[in-house]
Amino acid sequence: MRAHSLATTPNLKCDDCPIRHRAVCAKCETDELRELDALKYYRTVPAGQTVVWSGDEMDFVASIVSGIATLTQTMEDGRTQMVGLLLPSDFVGRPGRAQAAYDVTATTEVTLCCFRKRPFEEMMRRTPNIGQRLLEMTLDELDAAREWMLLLGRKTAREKIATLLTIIVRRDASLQLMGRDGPLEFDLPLTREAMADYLGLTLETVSRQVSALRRDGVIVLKGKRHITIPDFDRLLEETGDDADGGMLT
Amino acid sequence: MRAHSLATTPNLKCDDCPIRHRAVCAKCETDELRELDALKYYRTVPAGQTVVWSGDEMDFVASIVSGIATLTQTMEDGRTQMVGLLLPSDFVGRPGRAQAAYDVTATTEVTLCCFRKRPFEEMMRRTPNIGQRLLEMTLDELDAAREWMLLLGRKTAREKIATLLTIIVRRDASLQLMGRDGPLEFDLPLTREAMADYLGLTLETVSRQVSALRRDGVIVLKGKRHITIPDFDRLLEETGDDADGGMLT
DNA sequence: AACCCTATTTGATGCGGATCAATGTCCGGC
DNA sequence: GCCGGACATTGATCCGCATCAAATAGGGTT
Repeated sequence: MRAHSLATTPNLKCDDCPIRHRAVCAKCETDELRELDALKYYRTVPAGQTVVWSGDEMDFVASIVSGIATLTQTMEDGRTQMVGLLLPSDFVGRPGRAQAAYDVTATTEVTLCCFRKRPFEEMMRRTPNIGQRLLEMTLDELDAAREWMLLLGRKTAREKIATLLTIIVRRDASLQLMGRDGPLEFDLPLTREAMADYLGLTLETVSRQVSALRRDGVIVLKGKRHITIPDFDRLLEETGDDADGGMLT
Repeated sequence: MRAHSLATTPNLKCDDCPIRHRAVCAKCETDELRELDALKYYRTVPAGQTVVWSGDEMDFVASIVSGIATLTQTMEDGRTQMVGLLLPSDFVGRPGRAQAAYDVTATTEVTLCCFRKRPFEEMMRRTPNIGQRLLEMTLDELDAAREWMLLLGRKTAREKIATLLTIIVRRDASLQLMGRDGPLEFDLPLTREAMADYLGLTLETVSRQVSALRRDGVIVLKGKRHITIPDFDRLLEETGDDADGGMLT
């Protein structure tokens, strides 16, 4: 199970917390929540647009409510590497830092639940719970980053693609409901280019390997984006990971 | 400046805190420190030995006092990727998790300042400061992991080596004192194989690229491990990073 | 100083993924 | 239904790094 988010958790059952970001309190500490409520504001960013540029002043922290965003780093000569994939409930920004360290880009239309940084930091100081939650989330992200490093450093192109698919499946909330045995069906939230940036490959190689997995019956494609995975275990075999999945969260 | 460590910070000037791990309190909250004192114990691990295996029960968290340790992940077929490089003052282990997620190996002889997990977690709950510090450190690690991802995904072998050297220079406390203009001199704390594991390369490629940098006068080698960098800016040019260094901490 | 063990260097060759270059396909607008 | 443009596929070739295979150099021991 993924840890609860700081400010929004989709699918969280909590009848007393009609506002999504109330998910912050699994235990419903209502005073703190009222305070968070007062601070928050929403912001919607159209698909393809950059939310913040690396190096920009960033006077807020935020939680993804809906849509998908990415963190990317760019080298002088234009080479880019995605370093974070943000799905609903993920946290953006760093308390205690003024400037954004990465480009944040909306892959689909994204809605953010924002908190101005100063008041948020103040509140963090007064409410240890928030810091605790944030620590948990950050540790989860660090683990994900380290899995990602193994992928970037040591996996073949085919293994990279297979691994990315399992990551998407595992993190897509709408798929958590389906059992693992039947076929899984979903739309890829990323273009081939974004997949390439994620995986440290070129988009041509991504395309070729996706085609290869299709030829081999590991996945079924309908159109460019819609994917069916007839047998999840078969896909897992392609990742190079241990059979038990290695995913810790 | 690197954030202060949780439990040990070399070179920290604090006359009231003779015990290194007292560095936890930049502000010297002595009550908390007395409690930490009571919990801590030291453990020394000889060079080359594994501290914890991935998947093992891990009933402590710790702070590196001296020496160098690594976190590595291994795939079924034996491919390995280093995912963390732990220098003095770095934190090991994850509060709230029973099993180690990675192999922790002592590269040199390592001394750890350990805290049994249960009491430490309890204390964390009572002392928000500790959680705050831990959050800061974790965020720093996450940033480092993301730089590392760019390296693994997009840099050439030569750029990887140059980048590793700058990272070692920047993190080696004993080098922080020297100015950036004169030649820097130090011993590599890693074997060629460990460097390869860090960089997602083979040891042969590491060796070749080190030789190439030597041929080109970017570095000077005395023996196998001792390195002199006559011109740090020249080395920086080889990393592919922005001129300003990109390092945020 | 001779010896041994391991880390490292260097060489020869092959392959996986990058690069360059068309071609094909989907989708929205008119 | 036709068209335009972005996204995606496929093909041909090249190059950087991996792989396999010796040779060499340090560093510690006797």
